[in-house]
Parts: sequence; C-alpha cells; structure tokens
Amino acid sequence: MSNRPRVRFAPSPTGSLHIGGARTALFNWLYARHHGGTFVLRIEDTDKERSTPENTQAILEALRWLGLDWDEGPEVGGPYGPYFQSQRMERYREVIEKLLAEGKAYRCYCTPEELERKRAQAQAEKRQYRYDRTCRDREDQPDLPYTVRLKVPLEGTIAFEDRVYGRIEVSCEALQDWIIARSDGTPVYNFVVVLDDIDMKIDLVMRGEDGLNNTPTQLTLYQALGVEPPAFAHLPFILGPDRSKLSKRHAPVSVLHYRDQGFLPDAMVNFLARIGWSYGDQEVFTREELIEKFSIENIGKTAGVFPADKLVWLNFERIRAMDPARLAERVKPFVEKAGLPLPPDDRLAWICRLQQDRAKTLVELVEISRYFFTRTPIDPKAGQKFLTGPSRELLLEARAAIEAASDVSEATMKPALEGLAAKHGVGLGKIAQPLRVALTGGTASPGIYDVIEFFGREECLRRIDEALAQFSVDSGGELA
RNA sequence: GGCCCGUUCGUCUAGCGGUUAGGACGUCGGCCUCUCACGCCGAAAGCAUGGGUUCGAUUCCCGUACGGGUCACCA
Repeated sequence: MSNRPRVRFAPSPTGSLHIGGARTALFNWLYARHHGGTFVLRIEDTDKERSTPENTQAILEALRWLGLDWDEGPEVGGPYGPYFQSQRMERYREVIEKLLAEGKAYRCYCTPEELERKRAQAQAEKRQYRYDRTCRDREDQPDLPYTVRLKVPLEGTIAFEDRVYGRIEVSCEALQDWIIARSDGTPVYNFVVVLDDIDMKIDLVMRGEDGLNNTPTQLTLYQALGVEPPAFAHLPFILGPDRSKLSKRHAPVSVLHYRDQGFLPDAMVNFLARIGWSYGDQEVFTREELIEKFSIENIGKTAGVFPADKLVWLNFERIRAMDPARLAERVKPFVEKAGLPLPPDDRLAWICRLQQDRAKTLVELVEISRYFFTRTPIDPKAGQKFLTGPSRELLLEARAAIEAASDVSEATMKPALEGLAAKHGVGLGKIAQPLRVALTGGTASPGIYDVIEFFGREECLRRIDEALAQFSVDSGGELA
C-alpha cells in the first residue's frame, strides 16, 4: 500500500445514512486523514428500484453534518469518476466482454426455474446447493437469455489477511461460479464493487463485518482480472439490544434524526469512533485527537450493542464544555423550531451559559429555557405551594428588596435576600422558591441570582406582580 | 444445514502468561446546596463452559454451548 492510501465509503442510496454506515464512513475518513490519504465517496446506485436522488442528497447532507468531507466523489469530482455506479455501466459491460472473450467467464443459459428446481432438490436431499456448472464448458451460443458467470477455481483455497480479523481462508468448494451479469446485461454488486475499487485505485477496503463472507468471492474476480487486490479491514457490527444487527426496530438509526434531536456532530463522531475502536482508557476525544490516534490495530473484533446512553452523556459533556457564544449558534435553529422569539445573540449566549450543564441535548436546552424567551404560564401546583399562604408574604418582601436594591447583581442581591431569610429565621429556600416560581413559572431553574440578573429589575417586578395577581392570598389557588 | 466470525461487569471497553482484572456509561448510597442540575466521594457488578499446553492461564491450542453473519439474476 502506498503511504498516501486511498480509501472509500460506498453507500447505497436506498435510505438515509444510518449509524452503521456513518461509522464505516468515519473510520475510512479517519484512516485517510491520519495517513494523509484520499477519502473517496462513491454512490452505489445500481439498485434502480430502491435508489433515489433524495436519499443520495440525505446521505451527503448527513456526511457534511458530521464533518466527513470527501476528496473525490459527488459534487467535487475527481480523476477516477464518475462516482455514481449508474454512470459506469459501459465500463462494466466492457470488462464482462473481456472476461468472456478470455474464457474466464461464460454464458449460462439455465433458467431461473431450472435453478430453483435444482436448489429445491438439493434442499430435499439435504445437500448443499451450488450451481452445477452445467454451462461452464458449453460451446454453442443459442439465441436465448443468459447470465454471465465467472469461472472460479475448482479446487484449492482462497485466502486473505484481514487487517482486523487476521487470516481468513475458505475452500473453493464453498464457492461457486457466481453470476456477474444478469440476463438483462446489468452487473451485480459483487462485480461492480470490485471493478470500481480497482478503477478508483482503492488500497484498503474498510467495510462492515458482513463483507467478510463476500471477500473470497470478490477475490476470485481480482484473480480472473489479474489484479492485485487491495487490503481489507472488516468492522464488527453495531448490534441492537437483542444482539442482532442494529436496525430501526431497535432505535432510530438515521444520523439526521440525531441531528434533529439536538446532538452535536462532534459528540456523534466521538461516539461512533468508540464503537469497536478504543484508545486505552480514553473516552472523550476531539476530532483532531481522533485523527491523530486512529489506527486499525485498535479496532476490536467483537460486535457491540449500540450504547445509546453513552451518546447522551458524550453530547452532554460536549455541550457543557462549549463556549456559550458558539453553543448559542448551534441552539439558534432549535429556538426557531420551537416557535420561540429569538433574542439578541448575547442574550442567547447568556441563556446557554446558564443552562449548559442542565441539558443533554440542544432540544432539551431550549425546552428547559422557555421562560427565558417568553412569559410562560405558572405551573398550578408550584403556584399553589409558593404563591399563596406564608410564602406569599416572603415573596412580597423579596419583591420590595429587588425594587429597593441599587442593582440586581448577585453581589447586591445575595446579601439582601440572605438578610431577609435571616430576619425571618428561615432558610434561603423559603425566599428563593417563591421567587423562582414567580419568575420562571416552575420550581427548577438556574441559581436564583442568575435568574434575577438575567431578567433585570423591571422584568422581575413585572413577573412577580403578574404571578401574585394570578394566585389569591389564601390557599384557594388560582383566581381563574 | 454448510461455511465464516465472535464471546471480560447490565452496556461500551482496557488487558496482548504472573494484575487486588483497570476505565467509562448506567444503577445505587453519601456529600455539596436556594430548586433542578453540575461537581466530589463511595458501592454493587465481569473473564460462557469443558479439556489440554505451562511452574502458572482472562491471555495460547482443541472441543462444547451461545450469539451473529453469509450462502440470490439484493446491495
């Protein structure tokens, strides 16, 4: 392998990018960036039925969101394009003809019905079915539909050294003369993937564990073509809680879903990297650290369950560590989506600073901050408890203290409110909770001085007055 | 079923012949405290199983069990 390796990610646009695909993309990207190589993106859109341009766009969007930029591929081009398989058909046909001409492949006139019959028979006799090579040495070319099959070696073994799993060896008897072109002339996946990897000069194929069983078959094609195969590295699966391959019945698997739920791309990347890869005891990585520390040697062989809790934690860590102004930029779209009025940038950053160690996602951050953006209804139970009876008296005194204070900074409010509490022989909580309910509508919020300072004197007084008006003096509750 | 791969706390994992088997998430308990969080301290929790090899196996080899994958004119 050259010291500037070329690797690729080759998704099929039959859906948007899912967690497993994203991790495969990430590992390839990390490998390329670590070695100063080239990351190629290729779209495997030969399945006309299920591939759509919308899915392709969704995949590109997800990749961009994750920050996995490709050096060659859709929208950026490159010397080995086109990067859509649907546009490479001519090339495939050409190679199929060549293989046929060289006698390395042959036309098979067996009908699907015949093949199905033989398969059923084998099954009935409890024999392993393998194509019986009826047409392998056939000389004539009747005017009938045919598929093209590759002549695979009759005996011997096919072996390769997987960079993750080590030496893999299978007997040729386990293989068969596989179809490389369907009766309509279109090539099959195992064929095109090999050809594209050759043409795009891929040095290392890093893909999911399911590729492991395909590799020997693909190797027979490299052999027939007389081409030195690339290196292979297969990645252990990501599993669902029931330990089968992760799918949407286990958890949302679309990367874009996590974006919309308020996860940060860096958290996602960190999370993805740690499934099946590790670096000693380290859990939290910046993107740069991942690039620097990534290596195939540290990829494990064991499939692992999707650790959703860890993603949440990682996201939380990220949010907490972010500069409030930068966090505010990220939060902005979520404020708009929630239908809340967008405050000036510095005010939004202020909110972020007050809430960033209370929210696990950006969606949650906005959700627990609604009262900062707009006046929200007071929780009836909280109002009942803290805006009536004895609490009400304390709140009135707190109101007076706010009104009388020279300013509403923590430096002046703290002694004022603590003095009030001391005067009544109660804990600060007796003062802070009624205030909190009046100001925020609920019983959970950042520190009371932070809240007061954020709103400012006028807004505090207004909110307190409104709150008091909504609840009566006695314990009767709301006036309605 | 044939073939291929895998198996360390509930989960993600470190370990690469001798360790009190380490970390993290989660869980539970405590501390802090104006609420909610944060933070801090602590606890419970693991080498699938049977044989070898070896002075000594979580670690190396074989079997068993369990799990996954793959065997298409899908990708």
